[in-house]
Amino acid sequence: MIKKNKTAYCPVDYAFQRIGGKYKGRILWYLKDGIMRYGELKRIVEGITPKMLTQTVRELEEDKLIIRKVYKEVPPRVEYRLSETGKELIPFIDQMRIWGERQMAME
Amino acid sequence: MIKKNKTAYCPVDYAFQRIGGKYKGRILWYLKDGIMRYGELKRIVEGITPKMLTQTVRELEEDKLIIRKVYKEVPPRVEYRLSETGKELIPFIDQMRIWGERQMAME
DNA sequence: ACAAGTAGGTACAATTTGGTACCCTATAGA
DNA sequence: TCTATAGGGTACCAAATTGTACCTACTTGT
Repeated sequence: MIKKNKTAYCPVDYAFQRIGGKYKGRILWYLKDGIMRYGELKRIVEGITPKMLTQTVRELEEDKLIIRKVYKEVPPRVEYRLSETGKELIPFIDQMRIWGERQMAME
Repeated sequence: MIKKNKTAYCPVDYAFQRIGGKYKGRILWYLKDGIMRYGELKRIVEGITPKMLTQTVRELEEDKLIIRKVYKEVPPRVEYRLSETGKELIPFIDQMRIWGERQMAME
């Protein structure tokens, strides 16, 4: 991910810092329909390694875009869902998806 | 910039690959109102070095998000503007900006 | 004569990001 | 007993990205 500049003066910069990174957009997108467990995300986000998934969801949690809920069970269960702030991003990501689809079709 | 994966199966991924990177969002945003010259961009995109500006605009040009026009004059003159494809991204970036502003205000 | 404004280019170094391999706990099932 | 599954952690390494410093050519202004 792009290094967080705590004094980002530009809101465009600020926003891109929070959803930049190789997997963040996809993770947010896949969470749009509700709650997902760690293993589900790992299966659906193609190519992601456990390390990167953990790292990425932790960053999203720190930025308060998702909520991470740990159940103290064995075997462990951890659920992820969008926060209210995170949900606000979904329409934009949807626009990006539509744009991306059109571009991909044009190639 | 995130490495381009030519076989990006996911349109969300595809889109983020094209506007990821430390300065791309801001450059596109600053070009929304029309044509800008290299030097103008350098002044307005705070913190960017000449090398990164050149590199970034070339990548945006390759991805057909901006159009680069060189005038064979001395001193040199190079103008940048959004392509039609690039213009389509502006509403999205604008929403990101609004979201970013709100978040920044909440901190 | 010399600096500044143009729009860069290049080599190298530093930083950031991502990947590999291996480790953990505890339980259910064969 | 051995394996699989859950959701990770950690050390080390490789790759990608960004930054630093210095260079180019040509013209106008002082």
